[in-house]
Amino acid sequence: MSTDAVKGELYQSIARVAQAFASGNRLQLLEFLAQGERSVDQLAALAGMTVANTSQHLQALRQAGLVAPRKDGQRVYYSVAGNDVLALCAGLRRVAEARVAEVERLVRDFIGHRDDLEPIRAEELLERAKKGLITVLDVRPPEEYAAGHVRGAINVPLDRLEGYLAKLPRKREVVAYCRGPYCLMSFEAVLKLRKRGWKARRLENGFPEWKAAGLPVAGGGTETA
Amino acid sequence: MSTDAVKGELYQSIARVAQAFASGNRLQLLEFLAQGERSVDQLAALAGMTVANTSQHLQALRQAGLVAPRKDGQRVYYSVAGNDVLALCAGLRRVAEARVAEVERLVRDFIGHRDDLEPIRAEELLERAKKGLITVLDVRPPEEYAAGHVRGAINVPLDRLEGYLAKLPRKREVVAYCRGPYCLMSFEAVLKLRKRGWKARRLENGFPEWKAAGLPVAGGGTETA
DNA sequence: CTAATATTCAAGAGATCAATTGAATAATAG
DNA sequence: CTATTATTCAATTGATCTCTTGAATATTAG
Repeated sequence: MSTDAVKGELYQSIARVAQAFASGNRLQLLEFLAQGERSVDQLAALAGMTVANTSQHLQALRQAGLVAPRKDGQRVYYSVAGNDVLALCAGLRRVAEARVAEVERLVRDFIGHRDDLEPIRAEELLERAKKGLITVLDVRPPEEYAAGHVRGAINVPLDRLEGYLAKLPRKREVVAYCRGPYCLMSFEAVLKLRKRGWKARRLENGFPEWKAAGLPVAGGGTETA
Repeated sequence: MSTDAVKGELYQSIARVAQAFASGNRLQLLEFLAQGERSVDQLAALAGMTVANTSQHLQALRQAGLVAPRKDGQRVYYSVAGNDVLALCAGLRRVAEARVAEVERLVRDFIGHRDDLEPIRAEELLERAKKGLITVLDVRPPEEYAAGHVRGAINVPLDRLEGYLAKLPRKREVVAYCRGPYCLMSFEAVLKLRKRGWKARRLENGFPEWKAAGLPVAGGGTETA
């Protein structure tokens, strides 16, 4: 076969991976999976899709090597194939926000001005956490925390924040994070904390992006550097 | 509008960007553009496509914000919209190679064992170049070198390598790079140099990946850090 | 074994995409 | 102004994608 023909095939095969990302529904599924493994019907319920349709989309993601199934009893649990996939998701979102005016507008409509609550960058959080200057709160549901979280973070789901305040040191600054840049839970947490007098900020992104960047993670069976 | 509906629209808009990557032909066009701006008919000739088809694909890329046109006389020159786009291309390729067996096989068929010529990583090259330990050769055509190159690299197109050998210091190690991971020119250059007694290696990726990583670039009008 | 549950498979309608063809537009050369 | 060149537009055909529907398969509970 000619060199050009092989190259053409190669690009076409790569394009098939891009194709797997080219559906809003599949991107949503990936976002849910980024919090930890999920069964097909869990995902269907979360995404508001039929089970059959969800299954088909998962097949598409699986064929592109983006997710992997694990069978347990009569259930099949899917999970993201690796950190490279999460990183690619994050990159795609970044390009879309930077290059497509409509995406930028939708994001602004959805979460208002993202910078209002002084987001802190991952590296900065890591550094200040090491020095013991901040308390890191994971405001997601316990199952998601259990499946993996920022090392050193305390799980205080949003609906239990009120009750936790007594235990929360007043002197140290609090940083809250949640599922990702389009999740509003950390916004709410920060607002609540500030109203009660704490110095509080948000992590700029959520747990999946932290993990994708190779930063220290705990839980979910695997403890990483 | 409900929160879920906005989120759905948001993901759909992001998916449209992914869709722009989901064509072998468009990926090839992006690779050519990664070397510098090109007119529509240049691209059509390079990719072996009709002009009309090339134009249409470029429209698709433009609508996704991935490339930008510049009109000059009766010609329209397209270029990649930014480094984030190059980085996303590289990320897509990395995931495809790592996750899809067929891609891995095609790459192996195409360039043999990529590690045979001891590729050097970008960071390492930068460090050793700073210390003056290596000579960096850009073996691409002069136009592409002119449009942008690794800072400090000398342009010696493959077909002029023979004639340049007299000027090439024998003591210092040589590192050659070209268009990207699927370009064979740097392989040929290294083989030729080794045959003549030089210590020579390849940069693991090409110029676009170097630029995408934000490493120092010269030429193309803009000198960057 | 039978019933219930979770998932996948298969077929079909409607939408979207890719490549071709031929024409339309825009800029330049003579 | 006319001819030429580069690019885009528009219409068409065949292919691919998405979602729905209903059935098939596999696993567990009783």
